[in-house]
Amino acid sequence: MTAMTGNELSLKDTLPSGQCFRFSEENGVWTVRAGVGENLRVLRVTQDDLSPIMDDPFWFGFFDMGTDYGKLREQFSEISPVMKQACDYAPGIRILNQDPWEALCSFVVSQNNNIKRIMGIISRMCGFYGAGGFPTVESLVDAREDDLRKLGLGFRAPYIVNTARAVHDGEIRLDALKTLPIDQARAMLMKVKGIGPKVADCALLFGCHRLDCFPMDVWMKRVMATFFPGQDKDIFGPCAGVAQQYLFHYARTGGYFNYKEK
DNA sequence: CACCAGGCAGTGC
DNA sequence: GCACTGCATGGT
Repeated sequence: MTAMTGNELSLKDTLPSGQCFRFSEENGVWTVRAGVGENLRVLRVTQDDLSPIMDDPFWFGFFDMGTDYGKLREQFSEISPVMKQACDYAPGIRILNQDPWEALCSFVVSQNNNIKRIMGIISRMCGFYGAGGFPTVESLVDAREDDLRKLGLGFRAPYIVNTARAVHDGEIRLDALKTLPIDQARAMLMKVKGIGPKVADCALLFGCHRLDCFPMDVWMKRVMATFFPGQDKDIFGPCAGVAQQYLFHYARTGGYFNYKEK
């Protein structure tokens, strides 16, 4: 028997795969920030020694180490040769367990935007509103649109305020998003002006661990049209969101659709 | 200059 | 229901 469990974690394939926006890497040392306001946590870790993750329940859960991704990849690989290729391309990808508010707010920022720029905007928001931690709901409820535009949010500025108010006023109940039937959870989010189906699915997948959500952004539209014409997310089963992440990363960085970003 | 980015709301049909 | 357009901003 080999030591390979099939349940590995690749930092370089997971962190820059467009699900989280507060990390950096220098000389092989990854720094990850997670959590809202006072709940900020900072991780420093290298691929050679993952004990800071494995020994800390918070980061263990954050990287979803309790789920067997090897088994999921086996199932996905049965679907089609391309799906298997996407799994083999970056097997160490995992779906992160982020804070629901951080994920929701981050993906409101993400719309019609690119990952590098999203990271810059969120970093500036954390500095301006969060003193380093991710801005709390309260700090954004009364945010001035003006200030948000100066941070680079553009037309998304009012959307952020709308979202913060909806959470503050109880129209969006973050705890309920984890357990509501998925259609109801999506509907609860999409009542807000500025949250559509794609942002809702990302918030639910990356912030509420709703693995059945299958966000359809420009990359996934290319993937489906090219590799799975005439089909939909149902072919990937109840954990379609995980398949989506393998495909997204494969499409973006695998060289099929002239990748340009950094 | 044009076109794009982990989209969405508004409008017209 | 679907197709089309404007939108802030920065990069190619």
